[in-house]
Amino acid sequence: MLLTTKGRYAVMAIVDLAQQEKEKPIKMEDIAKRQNISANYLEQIFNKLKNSGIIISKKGPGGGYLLHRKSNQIFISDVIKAVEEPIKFTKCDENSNCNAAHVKCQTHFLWKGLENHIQKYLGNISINDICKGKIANLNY
Amino acid sequence: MLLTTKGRYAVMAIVDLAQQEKEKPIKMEDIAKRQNISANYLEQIFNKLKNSGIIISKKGPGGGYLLHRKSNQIFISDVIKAVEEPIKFTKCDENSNCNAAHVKCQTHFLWKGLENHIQKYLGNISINDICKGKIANLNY
DNA sequence: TAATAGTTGACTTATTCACTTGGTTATTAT
DNA sequence: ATAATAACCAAGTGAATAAGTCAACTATTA
Repeated sequence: MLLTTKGRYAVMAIVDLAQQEKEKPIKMEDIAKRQNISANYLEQIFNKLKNSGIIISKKGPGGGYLLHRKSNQIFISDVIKAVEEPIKFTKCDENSNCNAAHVKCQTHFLWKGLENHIQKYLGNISINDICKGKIANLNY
Repeated sequence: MLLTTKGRYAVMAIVDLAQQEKEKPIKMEDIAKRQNISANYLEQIFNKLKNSGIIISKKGPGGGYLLHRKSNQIFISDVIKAVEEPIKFTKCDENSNCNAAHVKCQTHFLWKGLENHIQKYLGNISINDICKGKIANLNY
């Protein structure tokens, strides 16, 4: 699957985080409240974001999360990649094949192309772009 | 969800259909066999494709399915749209809103933009393009 | 040392996917 | 007529995944 709530929540949370005061850590619970996301669920998401080096954490009172890079250096594709299972549009991957004839299906390259296309799109939009509302007027 | 087996099977089946003899109807069962898809499942898919006017059917012996338009007039987005549930990337649609503040989330336009982007991509590739292997070398 | 806030793993529930079952209806050939 | 063919239709099922919950632990600070 391409995009579940996990991916969407992750982007929402990172955008939220980027917009808070930069110096001091932000509590996950506050973000969850503002973005209307289950705090327990967001916990798991932040864990993955941390493992991917997108955010850093600080424990204890006054602790919370901080962006690890500047918001214009974090791209949507980074965030999605960190929390979603790898996109898999086809049965046939690099090694295996699709059908009884043991041949890659004719549509194989279509899906691969779509994958690349989406990747390219999301790799060009930064968290900062969202904060500044840059895409708001481009489409829709 | 954007793309399930339904969408992929639909495209595979239509490509298959496009490659068979144009004049006489093709049995769904044959397509299912060639493409290694459950015939019963493909039935449902063909039903939707028919309702969307992409294929036409003929009952009885010698019956089967035919493309309703020429293969270069059928685009991947048409096929996907016919069989998949509408893509829903956001909680907040045209009318409703996302969060407690009753405001569209900041990421709203990101997902809408992604939708448009995918739509545009798939709307530019025809079934005929697949048959001719046109995208094979473009990406990947 | 008590409160805070992140860390971790397991568990539950709801939904969706992918497929199956069991028929009915229309058309054609005999 | 009727038997065979192949599309048409509705409902149900099992497995997988998504989404969310719970409980216990660890590090940090006031």
